[in-house]
Order: sequence, then C-alpha cells, then structure tokens
Amino acid sequence: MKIATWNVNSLKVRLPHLADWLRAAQPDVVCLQETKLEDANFPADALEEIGYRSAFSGQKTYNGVAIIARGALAHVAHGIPEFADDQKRVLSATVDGGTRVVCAYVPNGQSIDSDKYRYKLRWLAAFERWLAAELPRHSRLVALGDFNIAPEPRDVHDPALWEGQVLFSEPEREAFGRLLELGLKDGFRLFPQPEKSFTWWDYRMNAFKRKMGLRIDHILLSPALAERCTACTIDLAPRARERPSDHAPVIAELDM
DNA sequence: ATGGCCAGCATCGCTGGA
Repeated sequence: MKIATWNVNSLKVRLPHLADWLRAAQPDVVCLQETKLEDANFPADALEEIGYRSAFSGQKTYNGVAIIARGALAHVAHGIPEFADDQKRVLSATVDGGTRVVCAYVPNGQSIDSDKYRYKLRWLAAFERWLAAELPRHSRLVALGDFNIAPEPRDVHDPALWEGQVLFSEPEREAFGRLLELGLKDGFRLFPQPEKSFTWWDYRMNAFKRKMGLRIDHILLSPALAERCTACTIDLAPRARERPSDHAPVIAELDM
C-alpha cells in the first residue's frame, strides 16, 4: 500500500496537478491539506472518475483536509475529540480493512509572539493527548500531514537563520518529539535520505531551485506500521511544475 | 540591504500562509 500526504494549497487550483500526480505516482491513499473548499465544492466526482473515493472536511478560504483512497473509507471522524475548534484541520478514516489514517493540518503559528503560535502549541498538546489514546486502540495507525514543524537542524536549509523562528522553535520541536515518544516513527527517517531533503519551499527568492526549504510534512507510523514500511520519499516533480503548490508530496510504501 | 510569491475575497488592498 502506498500512502501519501500533500498540502495542495487550494484544491481548486491544484486539482489538475493532483489528478496528474495520482496517475503518475499511483498512491492508494492520499491525505490532502489546505483544500480551501467548502464541502459542497469538493471535487468528489472528478476524483471518483479517476478511481478515488473521498472523505473531506473543509471550510471557505482557509484550512480544509481530505482523505482520498482507492478502497473504502470507514469510520470517518472529524477533528480532535475534546478539543473544540472551528478550524477544519483533522480528518480520520480506516482504510484497507484496518489501517487507521489521521490526516492533520497543524496550525502554522505565524510568529512565536503571536496568539496563533499559542494556539498552535495548545493544538499540538491536544493532538498528542488524543493520539496517546488512539494508539492502543489501533495498532496500525498512521498520522500524516502538514505538521508545520521542522524537527531537526538537517530538516532546515539554514538552521542558524531559522533557530527560534516559528516552524523551528524549541517548543514546537519538543511537541514533535513528544509525538515520537508515544511510539510513532518518522517514516522518512527510517531510511537513508539525501541531504537537503525538504517538503516546503517559499514561493519567493527562487527558494525551490536554490534548495532553500524545510521538511515540515511528515508521515508518522505506529510501531506495527513502521515494521512494514519499505520506503519513504519526497516527490519533487509536482513542485517543479508551473503554478505549483509550495509543498511537495511525501509518500510511504507499506508492505501489506 | 531589502524584499522579492501565491490564493482567496473582494477590489484596485488586505489576510494568511510558512
């Protein structure tokens, strides 16, 4: 099974990119973030035509998550229980007869002195508490999405420049570390990877061509799924296209 | 040295992203 995550930065604009990428990469399950579409406008029919069923949770202008899959999506659940939030950032579903998929769009945080940053840390604490409860219930669990956190210096093109900034501040990295302490494994780091492996590049400054990026999109695997993971890669092809999303998809292959 | 892009919503400028 191939499972992927991709922040598309507007599914309305990126639907042709997504359709092309689905044909090229042949994933079985894809988690999408920043769809920026109300549910009434979600392109479920277009995706159905190319072989994918959809579950989605969107809102106007901001946020929005979706899970698309070749097979059935069961037990679809919205949000983080016990964390009241109008922002559409979390969607869960069971695929492939028993793999629990948690699609997450972690708040950006804007800057470390902002209310949005405090919201990000509160959100991450609630997310951690919830996953701690979910893991014993689902031995095969994968939490994937745009985490808006670069976990380590090697995940940042210029760690000195980014030190203390939002996306790479110590409290955020500690919050990410606590997710790993639950037993989740960073799928990408299960394997040797090229240096300067990133998933997001600023639209400005020719950042993509200059390899000035961050690795902030992640696939976190429960121990049972980590054992079955045979590869995890970042696909740079969509980011190199005209009018790309600023994020690249990350894809994990699971032997099941 | 600075800031440089993009999407959406609603104009002819703003918010938010990361």
